Amino acid sequence: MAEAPATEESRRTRILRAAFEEFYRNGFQAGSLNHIVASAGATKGALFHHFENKQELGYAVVDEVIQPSGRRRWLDLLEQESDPVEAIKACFRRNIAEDIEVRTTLECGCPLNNLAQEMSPLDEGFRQRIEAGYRVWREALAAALERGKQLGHVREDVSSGAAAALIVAGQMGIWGTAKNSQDGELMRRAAEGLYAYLDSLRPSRAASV
Amino acid sequence: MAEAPATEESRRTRILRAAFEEFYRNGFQAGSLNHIVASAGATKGALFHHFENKQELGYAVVDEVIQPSGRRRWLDLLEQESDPVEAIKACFRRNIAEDIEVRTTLECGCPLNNLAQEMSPLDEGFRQRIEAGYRVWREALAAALERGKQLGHVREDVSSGAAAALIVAGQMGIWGTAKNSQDGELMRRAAEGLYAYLDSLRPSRAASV
DNA sequence: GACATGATACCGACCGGTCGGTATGCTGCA
DNA sequence: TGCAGCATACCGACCGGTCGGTATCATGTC
Repeated sequence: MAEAPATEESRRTRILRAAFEEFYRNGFQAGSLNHIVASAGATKGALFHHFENKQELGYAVVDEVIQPSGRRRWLDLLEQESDPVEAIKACFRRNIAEDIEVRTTLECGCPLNNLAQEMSPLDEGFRQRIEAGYRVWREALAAALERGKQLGHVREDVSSGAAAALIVAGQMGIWGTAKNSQDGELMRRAAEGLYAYLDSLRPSRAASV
Repeated sequence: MAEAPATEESRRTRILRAAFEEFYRNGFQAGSLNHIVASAGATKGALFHHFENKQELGYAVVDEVIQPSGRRRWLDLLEQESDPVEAIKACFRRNIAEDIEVRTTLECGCPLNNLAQEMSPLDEGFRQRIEAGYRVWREALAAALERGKQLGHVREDVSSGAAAALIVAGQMGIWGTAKNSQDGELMRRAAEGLYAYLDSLRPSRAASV
């Protein structure tokens, strides 16, 4: 009977969540392992027992915390809806409303993008993990747009690759804008621009079903 | 005889440029003042003589190095061209071609955005300085789009505020994508998406001059 | 059932090193 | 003579990471 008293989480999980919070707020390099173990109610020994070093802890945060959450926020809905334009707009609307309400994300931005911008030039392991996440997303978007073409929701002459790349870049930029401006209204305005773009992917009314 | 031997630059300027390089590559927090003085061929004494502390040095890098360069790259051309859609596309094309050729920017991203993402939640001075830069850019874009409406280059029902916000967010995201993927082709693809959006702002052909 | 064996989980003091920042002194020009 | 423009030496705090040691538990053997 050595497990945590009030919670059912394992020490490892508690450290992982604390590490996510620390890195999310302060960046990976500036994030302190001492702060992490303190806020997880653990010790250096426990941390280095479960993770080889700071780098591996960072990788685990990406793989086990950030990526799963990103999939839930951005991919699940995409596969349920038949009209991709509508699905993508709904995704953005829901996530923007959520992140404006829960101020944390508006202040601290997108966890995956934060790590991407900080670590990509410095650590190839981070870069590849993060890039894989974005690539999966782009491919899912492109596939959804292709399906949308067949169902008559999207114009045939749209380059689904370019559109997917812009949508992902748009998310990065919209959340980046919000983080820098700390202005939910500006965030919504940028999103409106994106919705206008998404609508422009639709067939002109005369030709629709 | 204490001045620099080969160059005409003042010590202050050399430190400033070295600081820009260091912060650009490693981020502000992880950037080391020791590295800066070493690569500037100066000393701690010189650094702290010209700048109060690390924070003020960072502010000076934003104000005196990054912002002027950004203005040259993104604003000057905007005011010379009458068709804003064409001017914006030309700007992106030129800067993308340049940054793919000079690999540094492709690897390290946009200096202003890097600092924005790292420091906005941590230091209000950084946040405000950077936000001011982006706001000026958004306002210039919106103004150019409004002028474009009067000249018949842009549809009347376009929200120039939303479009300007999306274009700036797009730049953040496109450069962010490039930095993470280190893939110039993907960068161009995302930009093509943006060009398609910009074209969609034009009046339909039938109504044009 | 009792006990030796060994793995796992964890502790916290401590390590070398780097950090941003400071105190002081020299040096050449006005 | 005074002061700007540096250089040098040094400080305490904090960093990621290591180390010796302990507590707990599963397992095989008798």
